[in-house]
Amino acid sequence: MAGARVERGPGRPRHEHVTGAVLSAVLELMTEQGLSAVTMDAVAARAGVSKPAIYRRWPGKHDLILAAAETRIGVLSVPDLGDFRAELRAVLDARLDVYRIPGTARVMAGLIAAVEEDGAVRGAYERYVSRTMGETRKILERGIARGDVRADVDVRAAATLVAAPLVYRLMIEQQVPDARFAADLADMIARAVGSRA
Amino acid sequence: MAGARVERGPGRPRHEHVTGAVLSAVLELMTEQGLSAVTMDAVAARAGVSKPAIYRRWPGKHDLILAAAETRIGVLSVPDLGDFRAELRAVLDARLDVYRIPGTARVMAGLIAAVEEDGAVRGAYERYVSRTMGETRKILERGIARGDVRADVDVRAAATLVAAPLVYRLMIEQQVPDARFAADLADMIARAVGSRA
DNA sequence: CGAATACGTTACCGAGCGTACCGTTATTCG
DNA sequence: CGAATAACGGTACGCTCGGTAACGTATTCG
Repeated sequence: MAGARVERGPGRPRHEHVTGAVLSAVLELMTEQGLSAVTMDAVAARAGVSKPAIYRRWPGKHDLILAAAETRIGVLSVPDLGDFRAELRAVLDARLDVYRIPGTARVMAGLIAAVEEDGAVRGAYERYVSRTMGETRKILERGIARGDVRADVDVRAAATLVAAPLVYRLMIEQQVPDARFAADLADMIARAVGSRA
Repeated sequence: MAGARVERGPGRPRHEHVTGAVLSAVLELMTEQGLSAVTMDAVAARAGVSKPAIYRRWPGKHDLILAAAETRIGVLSVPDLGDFRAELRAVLDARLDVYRIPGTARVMAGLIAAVEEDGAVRGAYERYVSRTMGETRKILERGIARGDVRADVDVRAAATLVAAPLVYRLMIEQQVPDARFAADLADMIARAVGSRA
Protein backbone atom coordinates (compact mmCIF):
# COMPACT_ATOMS: atom_id res chain seq x y z
CA MET A 1 0.00 0.00 0.00
CA ALA A 2 2.95 2.30 0.69
CA GLY A 3 3.21 5.63 -1.12
CA ALA A 4 1.30 4.16 -4.01
CA ARG A 5 -0.16 7.57 -4.74
CA VAL A 6 3.05 8.89 -6.25
CA GLU A 7 3.22 6.54 -9.18
CA ARG A 8 0.31 7.57 -11.33
CA GLY A 9 -1.86 5.27 -13.38
CA PRO A 10 -3.51 5.95 -16.68
CA GLY A 11 -5.50 9.08 -17.33
CA ARG A 12 -4.82 12.76 -17.63
CA PRO A 13 -2.73 14.02 -14.70
CA ARG A 14 -3.88 16.89 -12.55
CA HIS A 15 -2.71 20.28 -13.57
CA GLU A 16 -0.59 21.44 -10.63
CA HIS A 17 -1.31 25.07 -11.28
CA VAL A 18 -4.95 24.62 -10.33
CA THR A 19 -4.23 23.75 -6.71
CA GLY A 20 -2.10 26.80 -6.08
CA ALA A 21 -4.41 29.15 -7.89
CA VAL A 22 -7.39 28.01 -5.86
CA LEU A 23 -5.65 28.39 -2.50
CA SER A 24 -4.44 31.84 -3.46
CA ALA A 25 -7.91 32.82 -4.57
CA VAL A 26 -9.35 31.79 -1.21
CA LEU A 27 -6.85 33.88 0.72
CA GLU A 28 -7.26 36.86 -1.57
CA LEU A 29 -11.02 36.87 -1.36
CA MET A 30 -10.94 36.53 2.41
CA THR A 31 -8.49 39.35 2.81
CA GLU A 32 -10.04 41.73 0.34
CA GLN A 33 -13.74 41.16 0.87
CA GLY A 34 -14.24 39.07 3.98
CA LEU A 35 -15.47 35.62 4.76
CA SER A 36 -18.84 35.97 3.11
CA ALA A 37 -17.17 36.69 -0.23
CA VAL A 38 -15.52 33.29 -0.24
CA THR A 39 -18.09 31.38 -2.24
CA MET A 40 -17.13 28.39 -4.32
CA ASP A 41 -18.20 30.15 -7.48
CA ALA A 42 -16.17 33.23 -6.62
CA VAL A 43 -13.12 31.13 -5.82
CA ALA A 44 -13.44 29.26 -9.09
CA ALA A 45 -13.82 32.48 -11.04
CA ARG A 46 -10.89 34.19 -9.31
CA ALA A 47 -8.65 31.18 -9.82
CA GLY A 48 -9.68 30.80 -13.44
CA VAL A 49 -10.77 27.26 -12.75
CA SER A 50 -13.97 25.26 -12.93
CA LYS A 51 -15.90 24.33 -9.82
CA PRO A 52 -15.63 20.58 -10.39
CA ALA A 53 -11.85 20.95 -10.53
CA ILE A 54 -11.99 22.26 -6.96
CA TYR A 55 -14.15 19.42 -5.74
CA ARG A 56 -11.75 16.89 -7.22
CA ARG A 57 -9.11 18.17 -4.81
CA TRP A 58 -11.05 18.91 -1.64
CA PRO A 59 -14.24 17.19 -0.51
CA GLY A 60 -15.91 20.40 0.64
CA LYS A 61 -15.58 24.05 1.47
CA HIS A 62 -14.40 23.45 5.03
CA ASP A 63 -11.48 21.35 3.87
CA LEU A 64 -10.56 24.00 1.36
CA ILE A 65 -10.51 26.70 4.02
CA LEU A 66 -8.37 24.53 6.27
CA ALA A 67 -5.93 23.94 3.43
CA ALA A 68 -5.75 27.66 2.69
CA ALA A 69 -5.10 28.47 6.33
CA GLU A 70 -2.32 25.90 6.49
CA THR A 71 -0.40 27.73 3.79
CA ARG A 72 -0.25 30.74 6.08
CA ILE A 73 1.22 29.15 9.17
CA GLY A 74 4.44 27.49 8.20
CA VAL A 75 6.59 25.38 10.44
CA LEU A 76 8.35 27.71 12.81
CA SER A 77 11.80 26.73 13.90
CA VAL A 78 13.86 28.56 16.50
CA PRO A 79 17.49 27.52 16.96
CA ASP A 80 19.08 27.14 20.36
CA LEU A 81 20.12 30.68 21.26
CA GLY A 82 21.47 29.69 24.63
CA ASP A 83 18.90 31.82 26.42
CA PHE A 84 15.21 31.21 27.00
CA ARG A 85 14.35 34.86 27.00
CA ALA A 86 15.89 35.35 23.55
CA GLU A 87 14.14 32.30 22.15
CA LEU A 88 10.84 33.47 23.59
CA ARG A 89 11.22 36.78 21.81
CA ALA A 90 12.03 34.96 18.60
CA VAL A 91 8.86 32.89 18.81
CA LEU A 92 6.66 35.86 19.63
CA ASP A 93 8.18 37.98 16.88
CA ALA A 94 7.77 35.23 14.32
CA ARG A 95 4.12 34.83 15.22
CA LEU A 96 3.67 38.56 15.21
CA ASP A 97 4.90 38.74 11.63
CA VAL A 98 2.26 36.25 10.55
CA TYR A 99 -0.57 37.89 12.47
CA ARG A 100 0.25 41.26 11.01
CA ILE A 101 -0.40 40.04 7.48
CA PRO A 102 -3.71 41.61 6.46
CA GLY A 103 -6.61 39.21 6.56
CA THR A 104 -5.10 36.78 9.02
CA ALA A 105 -7.89 37.38 11.51
CA ARG A 106 -10.44 36.48 8.87
CA VAL A 107 -8.52 33.40 7.84
CA MET A 108 -8.39 32.17 11.42
CA ALA A 109 -12.03 33.00 12.04
CA GLY A 110 -12.99 31.02 8.97
CA LEU A 111 -10.84 28.17 10.18
CA ILE A 112 -12.46 28.08 13.62
CA ALA A 113 -15.94 28.24 12.16
CA ALA A 114 -15.12 25.47 9.69
CA VAL A 115 -13.79 23.20 12.39
CA GLU A 116 -16.72 23.88 14.69
CA GLU A 117 -19.21 23.14 11.92
CA ASP A 118 -17.58 20.11 10.43
CA GLY A 119 -16.24 17.34 12.63
CA ALA A 120 -14.57 15.72 9.63
CA VAL A 121 -11.77 18.29 9.49
CA ARG A 122 -11.02 17.98 13.21
CA GLY A 123 -8.13 15.59 12.75
CA ALA A 124 -6.32 17.77 10.27
CA TYR A 125 -6.98 20.80 12.43
CA GLU A 126 -5.48 19.19 15.50
CA ARG A 127 -2.28 18.45 13.63
CA TYR A 128 -2.24 22.04 12.54
CA VAL A 129 -2.49 23.30 16.12
CA SER A 130 0.13 20.86 17.36
CA ARG A 131 2.51 22.09 14.74
CA THR A 132 1.79 25.68 15.68
CA MET A 133 2.55 25.12 19.35
CA GLY A 134 5.32 22.59 18.91
CA GLU A 135 8.20 25.03 18.75
CA THR A 136 7.02 26.82 21.87
CA ARG A 137 7.03 23.56 23.78
CA LYS A 138 10.51 22.88 22.55
CA ILE A 139 12.00 26.12 23.76
CA LEU A 140 10.32 25.62 27.13
CA GLU A 141 11.76 22.15 27.48
CA ARG A 142 15.14 23.40 26.36
CA GLY A 143 14.90 26.13 28.98
CA ILE A 144 14.07 23.64 31.71
CA ALA A 145 17.02 21.45 30.72
CA ARG A 146 19.24 24.50 30.58
CA GLY A 147 17.99 25.74 33.90
CA ASP A 148 16.67 29.18 33.01
CA VAL A 149 13.07 27.97 33.05
CA ARG A 150 11.55 26.80 36.32
CA ALA A 151 11.44 23.03 36.54
CA ASP A 152 7.98 23.09 38.11
CA VAL A 153 6.12 24.71 35.24
CA ASP A 154 3.62 22.65 33.29
CA VAL A 155 4.94 22.82 29.76
CA ARG A 156 1.56 22.54 28.12
CA ALA A 157 0.03 25.26 30.28
CA ALA A 158 3.01 27.50 29.69
CA ALA A 159 2.88 26.92 25.94
CA THR A 160 -0.73 28.06 25.97
CA LEU A 161 0.25 31.10 27.99
CA VAL A 162 2.76 32.00 25.29
CA ALA A 163 0.57 31.32 22.27
CA ALA A 164 -2.72 32.70 23.50
CA PRO A 165 -2.29 36.46 23.97
CA LEU A 166 -1.35 37.34 20.39
CA VAL A 167 -4.21 35.29 18.99
CA TYR A 168 -6.65 36.70 21.52
CA ARG A 169 -5.63 40.26 20.73
CA LEU A 170 -6.14 39.58 17.05
CA MET A 171 -9.31 37.54 17.03
CA ILE A 172 -11.23 38.45 20.18
CA GLU A 173 -10.13 42.04 20.72
CA GLN A 174 -10.12 42.53 16.96
CA GLN A 175 -6.89 44.48 16.86
CA VAL A 176 -3.62 43.76 15.16
CA PRO A 177 -0.96 43.15 17.81
CA ASP A 178 2.08 45.41 17.65
CA ALA A 179 5.72 45.07 18.65
CA ARG A 180 5.19 46.88 21.93
CA PHE A 181 2.62 44.32 22.98
CA ALA A 182 4.91 41.46 22.03
CA ALA A 183 7.69 43.01 24.07
CA ASP A 184 5.43 43.43 27.10
CA LEU A 185 4.39 39.81 26.75
CA ALA A 186 7.99 38.66 26.62
CA ASP A 187 8.68 40.56 29.84
CA MET A 188 5.71 39.14 31.67
CA ILE A 189 6.08 35.57 30.44
CA ALA A 190 9.78 35.55 31.24
CA ARG A 191 8.90 36.44 34.82
CA ALA A 192 6.11 33.87 34.84
CA VAL A 193 8.24 30.89 33.88
CA GLY A 194 11.83 32.04 34.29
CA SER A 195 13.83 30.61 37.12
CA ARG A 196 15.80 33.72 37.97
CA ALA A 197 16.51 37.24 36.78
CA MET B 1 -35.78 61.26 22.24
CA ALA B 2 -35.38 60.15 25.87
CA GLY B 3 -36.49 56.68 26.92
CA ALA B 4 -39.44 57.07 24.63
CA ARG B 5 -39.39 53.37 23.91
CA VAL B 6 -40.72 52.47 27.33
CA GLU B 7 -44.08 54.16 27.02
CA ARG B 8 -45.83 52.19 24.36
CA GLY B 9 -48.11 53.61 21.73
CA PRO B 10 -51.10 51.97 20.12
CA GLY B 11 -51.00 48.48 18.79
CA ARG B 12 -50.59 45.03 20.12
CA PRO B 13 -47.60 44.77 22.49
CA ARG B 14 -44.84 42.29 21.91
CA HIS B 15 -45.22 39.01 23.65
CA GLU B 16 -42.25 38.93 26.03
CA HIS B 17 -42.08 35.18 25.99
CA VAL B 18 -41.00 35.16 22.35
CA THR B 19 -37.67 36.89 22.95
CA GLY B 20 -36.56 34.50 25.64
CA ALA B 21 -37.75 31.43 23.81
CA VAL B 22 -35.81 32.39 20.68
CA LEU B 23 -32.56 33.06 22.52
CA SER B 24 -32.87 29.78 24.37
CA ALA B 25 -33.57 27.95 21.13
CA VAL B 26 -30.42 29.37 19.57
CA LEU B 27 -28.25 28.23 22.46
CA GLU B 28 -29.88 24.81 22.61
CA LEU B 29 -29.45 24.15 18.92
CA MET B 30 -25.83 25.26 18.98
CA THR B 31 -25.02 23.10 21.96
CA GLU B 32 -26.88 20.01 20.85
CA GLN B 33 -26.28 19.96 17.13
CA GLY B 34 -23.64 22.53 16.28
CA LEU B 35 -23.49 25.77 14.41
CA SER B 36 -24.85 24.46 11.15
CA ALA B 37 -28.07 23.40 12.86
CA VAL B 38 -28.84 26.97 13.82
CA THR B 39 -31.04 27.91 10.89
CA MET B 40 -33.70 30.52 11.24
CA ASP B 41 -36.40 27.98 10.49
CA ALA B 42 -35.02 25.57 13.08
CA VAL B 43 -34.83 28.34 15.67
CA ALA B 44 -38.39 29.39 14.96
CA ALA B 45 -39.64 25.81 15.19
CA ARG B 46 -37.75 25.08 18.41
CA ALA B 47 -38.98 28.29 20.01
CA GLY B 48 -42.54 27.70 18.88
CA VAL B 49 -42.51 31.02 17.12
CA SER B 50 -42.89 32.31 13.57
CA LYS B 51 -39.94 33.49 11.54
CA PRO B 52 -41.27 37.04 11.07
CA ALA B 53 -41.55 37.34 14.85
CA ILE B 54 -37.79 36.81 15.05
CA TYR B 55 -37.04 39.40 12.38
CA ARG B 56 -39.16 41.98 14.23
CA ARG B 57 -36.68 41.75 17.11
CA TRP B 58 -33.32 41.33 15.38
CA PRO B 59 -32.37 42.60 11.94
CA GLY B 60 -30.52 39.44 10.95
CA LYS B 61 -29.00 36.19 12.01
CA HIS B 62 -25.71 37.73 13.10
CA ASP B 63 -27.42 40.05 15.54
CA LEU B 64 -29.39 37.16 16.91
CA ILE B 65 -26.25 35.14 17.53
CA LEU B 66 -24.59 38.09 19.23
CA ALA B 67 -27.62 38.52 21.48
CA ALA B 68 -27.61 34.84 22.35
CA ALA B 69 -23.92 34.94 23.20
CA GLU B 70 -24.44 37.96 25.43
CA THR B 71 -26.82 36.01 27.62
CA ARG B 72 -23.98 33.62 28.39
CA ILE B 73 -21.37 36.08 29.56
CA GLY B 74 -22.85 38.06 32.39
CA VAL B 75 -21.22 41.00 34.10
CA LEU B 76 -18.55 39.59 36.34
CA SER B 77 -17.86 41.43 39.55
CA VAL B 78 -15.09 40.59 41.98
CA PRO B 79 -15.04 42.38 45.33
CA ASP B 80 -11.88 43.75 46.86
CA LEU B 81 -10.36 40.74 48.61
CA GLY B 82 -7.33 42.65 49.80
CA ASP B 83 -5.01 40.44 47.75
CA PHE B 84 -4.35 40.42 44.01
CA ARG B 85 -3.61 36.75 43.90
CA ALA B 86 -6.98 35.88 45.44
CA GLU B 87 -8.82 38.21 43.09
CA LEU B 88 -7.01 36.72 40.11
CA ARG B 89 -8.12 33.26 41.11
CA ALA B 90 -11.67 34.53 41.50
CA VAL B 91 -11.67 35.94 37.97
CA LEU B 92 -10.18 32.82 36.43
CA ASP B 93 -12.54 30.52 38.30
CA ALA B 94 -15.55 32.57 37.29
CA ARG B 95 -14.56 32.44 33.64
CA LEU B 96 -13.79 28.76 33.96
CA ASP B 97 -17.34 28.11 35.14
CA VAL B 98 -18.72 29.76 32.03
CA TYR B 99 -16.37 28.03 29.61
CA ARG B 100 -17.18 24.65 31.08
CA ILE B 101 -20.84 24.98 30.13
CA PRO B 102 -21.32 22.62 27.19
CA GLY B 103 -21.53 24.38 23.86
CA THR B 104 -19.69 27.52 24.90
CA ALA B 105 -16.97 26.92 22.32
CA ARG B 106 -19.57 26.76 19.60
CA VAL B 107 -21.30 29.86 20.86
CA MET B 108 -18.06 31.78 20.77
CA ALA B 109 -17.07 30.43 17.39
CA GLY B 110 -20.42 31.53 16.01
CA LEU B 111 -19.91 34.91 17.56
CA ILE B 112 -16.48 35.39 16.01
CA ALA B 113 -17.69 34.28 12.62
CA ALA B 114 -20.69 36.58 12.83
CA VAL B 115 -18.55 39.58 13.71
CA GLU B 116 -16.02 38.81 11.02
CA GLU B 117 -18.74 38.50 8.39
CA ASP B 118 -20.88 41.42 9.37
CA GLY B 119 -19.37 44.78 10.17
CA ALA B 120 -22.70 46.02 11.45
CA VAL B 121 -22.47 44.07 14.68
CA ARG B 122 -18.95 45.25 15.42
CA GLY B 123 -20.01 48.04 17.75
CA ALA B 124 -22.10 45.78 19.92
CA TYR B 125 -19.37 43.19 19.92
CA GLU B 126 -16.77 45.65 21.11
CA ARG B 127 -18.92 46.60 24.06
CA TYR B 128 -19.28 42.92 24.79
CA VAL B 129 -15.52 42.41 24.85
CA SER B 130 -14.94 45.49 26.97
CA ARG B 131 -17.42 44.24 29.51
CA THR B 132 -15.73 40.85 29.53
CA MET B 133 -12.30 42.28 30.25
CA GLY B 134 -13.38 45.16 32.44
CA GLU B 135 -13.22 43.35 35.74
CA THR B 136 -9.75 42.03 35.01
CA ARG B 137 -8.51 45.54 34.40
CA LYS B 138 -10.06 46.63 37.65
CA ILE B 139 -8.31 44.05 39.78
CA LEU B 140 -5.02 44.88 38.09
CA GLU B 141 -5.43 48.57 38.82
CA ARG B 142 -6.49 47.78 42.35
CA GLY B 143 -3.38 45.66 42.73
CA ILE B 144 -1.14 48.43 41.46
CA ALA B 145 -2.69 50.91 43.88
CA ARG B 146 -2.37 48.37 46.67
CA GLY B 147 1.21 47.61 45.76
CA ASP B 148 1.06 43.88 45.13
CA VAL B 149 1.09 44.34 41.36
CA ARG B 150 4.14 45.84 39.70
CA ALA B 151 3.63 49.48 38.84
CA ASP B 152 5.36 49.09 35.49
CA VAL B 153 2.97 46.58 33.93
CA ASP B 154 0.82 47.69 31.04
CA VAL B 155 -2.69 47.06 32.30
CA ARG B 156 -4.15 46.34 28.90
CA ALA B 157 -1.43 43.87 27.98
CA ALA B 158 -1.74 42.18 31.36
CA ALA B 159 -5.52 41.96 31.03
CA THR B 160 -5.05 40.16 27.73
CA LEU B 161 -2.55 37.84 29.33
CA VAL B 162 -5.16 36.93 31.94
CA ALA B 163 -8.12 36.55 29.60
CA ALA B 164 -6.47 34.84 26.66
CA PRO B 165 -5.30 31.41 27.85
CA LEU B 166 -8.67 30.01 28.90
CA VAL B 167 -10.29 31.14 25.67
CA TYR B 168 -7.39 29.81 23.62
CA ARG B 169 -7.53 26.43 25.29
CA LEU B 170 -11.24 26.25 24.60
CA MET B 171 -11.45 27.58 21.07
CA ILE B 172 -8.09 26.97 19.45
CA GLU B 173 -6.92 23.86 21.25
CA GLN B 174 -10.52 22.63 21.30
CA GLN B 175 -10.41 21.35 24.86
CA VAL B 176 -12.42 22.35 27.88
CA PRO B 177 -10.10 23.99 30.41
CA ASP B 178 -9.99 22.38 33.84
CA ALA B 179 -9.29 23.61 37.36
CA ARG B 180 -5.70 22.43 37.26
CA PHE B 181 -5.01 24.60 34.24
CA ALA B 182 -6.64 27.60 35.89
CA ALA B 183 -4.50 27.06 38.97
CA ASP B 184 -1.32 26.84 36.89
CA LEU B 185 -2.30 30.04 35.14
CA ALA B 186 -2.86 31.81 38.42
CA ASP B 187 0.62 30.78 39.55
CA MET B 188 2.30 31.93 36.38
CA ILE B 189 0.38 35.18 36.01
CA ALA B 190 0.96 36.08 39.63
CA ARG B 191 4.68 35.77 39.01
CA ALA B 192 4.35 37.71 35.76
CA VAL B 193 2.71 40.79 37.22
CA GLY B 194 3.14 40.45 40.99
CA SER B 195 5.56 42.77 42.71
CA ARG B 196 6.82 40.32 45.30
CA ALA B 197 6.30 36.83 46.61
C1' DC C 1 -65.09 52.08 17.06
C1' DG C 2 -60.68 52.90 14.40
C1' DA C 3 -55.75 53.08 14.07
C1' DA C 4 -51.72 50.74 14.94
C1' DT C 5 -49.01 46.90 15.75
C1' DA C 6 -47.74 42.05 16.94
C1' DC C 7 -48.88 37.36 15.90
C1' DG C 8 -48.83 32.86 12.89
C1' DT C 9 -49.13 30.89 8.22
C1' DT C 10 -47.78 30.53 3.78
C1' DA C 11 -45.39 31.60 -0.20
C1' DC C 12 -41.71 33.31 -2.48
C1' DC C 13 -36.94 35.12 -4.23
C1' DG C 14 -32.04 34.96 -4.51
C1' DA C 15 -27.74 33.02 -3.15
C1' DG C 16 -24.88 29.43 -2.20
C1' DC C 17 -23.13 24.37 -1.81
C1' DG C 18 -22.55 20.36 -4.03
C1' DT C 19 -23.39 17.08 -8.06
C1' DA C 20 -24.31 15.31 -12.76
C1' DC C 21 -23.45 15.34 -17.35
C1' DC C 22 -21.17 16.72 -21.53
C1' DG C 23 -17.50 17.05 -25.00
C1' DT C 24 -12.51 17.72 -24.96
C1' DT C 25 -7.72 16.85 -23.79
C1' DA C 26 -3.73 14.50 -21.90
C1' DT C 27 -1.51 10.37 -20.33
C1' DT C 28 -0.68 5.32 -19.61
C1' DC C 29 -1.16 0.59 -20.91
C1' DG C 30 -1.33 -3.08 -24.38
C1' DC D 1 -1.06 3.18 -32.88
C1' DG D 2 -5.48 2.38 -30.41
C1' DA D 3 -8.18 1.74 -26.02
C1' DA D 4 -8.88 2.89 -21.44
C1' DT D 5 -8.59 6.24 -17.89
C1' DA D 6 -9.03 10.54 -15.79
C1' DA D 7 -8.63 15.55 -15.52
C1' DC D 8 -10.32 19.76 -17.68
C1' DG D 9 -13.99 23.69 -18.60
C1' DG D 10 -18.89 24.60 -19.14
C1' DT D 11 -23.49 24.22 -18.01
C1' DA D 12 -27.35 22.98 -15.63
C1' DC D 13 -29.64 21.31 -11.78
C1' DG D 14 -31.49 20.09 -6.85
C1' DC D 15 -31.45 21.47 -2.36
C1' DT D 16 -31.07 24.33 1.70
C1' DC D 17 -31.02 28.62 3.82
C1' DG D 18 -31.56 33.77 4.79
C1' DG D 19 -34.70 37.19 4.39
C1' DT D 20 -39.20 39.43 2.74
C1' DA D 21 -44.03 39.97 1.32
C1' DA D 22 -48.70 39.27 1.88
C1' DC D 23 -52.32 37.78 4.04
C1' DG D 24 -55.98 37.21 8.04
C1' DT D 25 -56.30 37.39 13.19
C1' DA D 26 -55.61 39.21 17.83
C1' DT D 27 -54.63 42.88 21.12
C1' DT D 28 -53.99 47.44 22.83
C1' DC D 29 -54.38 52.71 22.79
C1' DG D 30 -57.03 56.85 21.83
